[in-house]
Amino acid sequence: MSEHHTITTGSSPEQVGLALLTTAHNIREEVDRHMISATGISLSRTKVLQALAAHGTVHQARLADILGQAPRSVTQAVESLERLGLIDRTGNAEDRRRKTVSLTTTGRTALAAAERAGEHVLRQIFGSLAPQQLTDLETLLTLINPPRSHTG
Amino acid sequence: MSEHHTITTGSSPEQVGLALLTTAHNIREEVDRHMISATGISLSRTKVLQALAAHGTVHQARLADILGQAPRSVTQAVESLERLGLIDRTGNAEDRRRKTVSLTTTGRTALAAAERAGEHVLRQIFGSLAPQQLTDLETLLTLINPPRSHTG
DNA sequence: TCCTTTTCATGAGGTACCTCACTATCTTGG
DNA sequence: CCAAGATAGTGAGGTACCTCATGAAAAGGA
Repeated sequence: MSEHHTITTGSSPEQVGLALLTTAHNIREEVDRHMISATGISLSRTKVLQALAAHGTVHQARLADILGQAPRSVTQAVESLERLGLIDRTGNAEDRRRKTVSLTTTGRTALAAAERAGEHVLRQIFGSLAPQQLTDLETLLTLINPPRSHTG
Repeated sequence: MSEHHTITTGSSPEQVGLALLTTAHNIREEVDRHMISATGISLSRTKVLQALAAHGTVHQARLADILGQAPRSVTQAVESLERLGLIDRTGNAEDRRRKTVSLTTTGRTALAAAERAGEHVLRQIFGSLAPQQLTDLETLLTLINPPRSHTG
């Protein structure tokens, strides 16, 4: 490995790729753990609540589209959140196939708490990066993950 | 957004953190999909095979330690890989609580194929980055993910 | 209008992880 | 030697996703 010109035989795309997956997995676990211990709500469920906060009252198929998940998965998520009293689910008079989902007041409060918990962890982890490093990382991520606008 | 000094109000640690999680999730899905369609083996299972390739014959608790997973999860993984004929599992005479696990020849071949498939995808994704960008990304990842040497 | 197609939610069952409880076995301090 | 105590694997059951099949309702086309 000569190191005088062109440099860097040190990290193959494969190695860096796997490192990214591992690091992200560890971070996700940490965020999830903290959110659950602080509020009882996981990152996954928080994302559902966020979608509802952002899009208002929607039916499940729409929610599946927003979340990029299978309709079946949304049914399950919505069931669990309903059991917790964080969302309301009612039939739809105009289209009786649909079920209309919306945040409850409790849900809105829980969402705020969960977001705070998650953001706290992310600030702890990413706060060590300088502003320039943050934007560098963001740029690299967009290069890797072409922001595929959702199919619809 | 003034851009003359100190720059960057554009990306908070939270935003970049979430972007990282999302991107990694998408990449993982893509790698997994390709590995499964090419070889029938998922990334998860491939990691088990890799651990066995790297550490030779071990018992399950050791494998759990290597993989950083719960012993229960390793039991399941090992069961499925045994059903596929990719690993052997035998009792241990010295310690009859233990079950000794090792790669079969088929397993070794399957591992090579799966690794090839996975690496192909990662090269496609990360190949667009310049060498300098790759090392930058790697550096940023190590800043974020303190390389916690496994507890043992 | 009736008939096919599409859409919406969900049952059934699968993957990959987890925890907790339990048995079998090994190790060690009296 | 033998009763704790630690360790190895697994049953039971949970979370968060998935696919595929199904029933109910809406939308369109002839």
